[in-house]
Amino acid sequence: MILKSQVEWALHCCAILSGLPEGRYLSTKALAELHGLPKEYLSKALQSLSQAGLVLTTLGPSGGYRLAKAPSELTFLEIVEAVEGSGRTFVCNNIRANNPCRPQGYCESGPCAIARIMWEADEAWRAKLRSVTLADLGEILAQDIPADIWNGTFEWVLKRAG
Amino acid sequence: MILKSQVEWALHCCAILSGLPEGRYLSTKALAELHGLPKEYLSKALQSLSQAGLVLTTLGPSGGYRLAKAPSELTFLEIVEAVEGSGRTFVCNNIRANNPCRPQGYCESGPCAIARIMWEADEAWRAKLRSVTLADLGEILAQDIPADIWNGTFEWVLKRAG
DNA sequence: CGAAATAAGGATAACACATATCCTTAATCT
DNA sequence: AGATTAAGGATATGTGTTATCCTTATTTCG
Ligand code: SF4
Ligand code: SF4
Repeated sequence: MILKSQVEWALHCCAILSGLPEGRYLSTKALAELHGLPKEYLSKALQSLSQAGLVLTTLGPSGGYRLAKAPSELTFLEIVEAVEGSGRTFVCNNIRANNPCRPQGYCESGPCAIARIMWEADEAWRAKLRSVTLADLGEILAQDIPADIWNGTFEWVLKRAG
Repeated sequence: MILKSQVEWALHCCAILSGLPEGRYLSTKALAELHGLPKEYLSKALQSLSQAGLVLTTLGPSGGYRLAKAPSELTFLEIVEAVEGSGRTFVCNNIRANNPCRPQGYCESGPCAIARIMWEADEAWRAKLRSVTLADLGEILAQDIPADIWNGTFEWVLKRAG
């Protein structure tokens, strides 16, 4: 059970976009080049973010993407679910219904304990991702990344932002 | 990102095995029939449990599986990881290494903030599954399931247990 | 001892999904 | 008008899950 690589791509792109000045846009081409990713396929991930309403777009030269909200209002969970979907990791195929011992026509009432416990684990995963915003990420990255690389990347981005 | 259906199968089988009297074994055939599952494929899930040391086996007629530990010592996490593997859901492809702005030969020190946050979410999921044992499940099931079905299934199992 | 039953595991096919590329369309900017 | 861009349809390609079949070694029982 592995997340799509598009999740990693989307998180990285959002991290870059969160450093973009108000009103500027960054194109798929620039984001793909910065991360060394196939432009056409990365485009699908960005389209997912767009459909989820997390980013705004403009067309034409100087077009591209920018965040639709403040970084402090954008959680990891929103980004992950935009790309990966919001379904549960444990799907119940109701195999208890095949039990030959149960009376004919007996109908189970709701999910059993196994499913409920697995879903609680899913919810713990979601809760953690919901608790971290892009602003939180930015603070940690600013401490982790050497200043010269951080500034160099920022310059590189601004030179290409429309 | 969806767990294998074998995870559901393994959990159901362990729930049944936890009700088995000391020293008795239940065969793949019986477990497959009870849950309405393909015997040969369910066998692969049981083999995973066996390889992980969670169940013990014997060969020959009256052979089959029983738990290797007390239900109170067997956690959901062990069962899930036996079947699904213990890898992380977020795999880092180190795409930051493709950043054209970083100096030549610059070597990142360890995983970045994005990966660490995603892995913390994984750990929250694991922590929840680690906190629930088969004994806990048994208590909840005993309350959820009508007594006649519970007893009928138990009889059915004992009739087939070696 | 011989026959039946069982776990273990190798080989292989069918299927679903992730990954990747290509192309068209409509909108926007210069 | 021409260049650039997001959006999205169509279509391969690869990978992992699901499923079946068959062989082997071991155990039980008549
Ligand atoms: S997990 Fe629970 S609800 Fe799902 S099939 Fe098993 S018994 Fe039914
Ligand atoms: S998640 Fe972090 S460690 Fe992984 S590729 Fe992205 S920057 Fe690198």
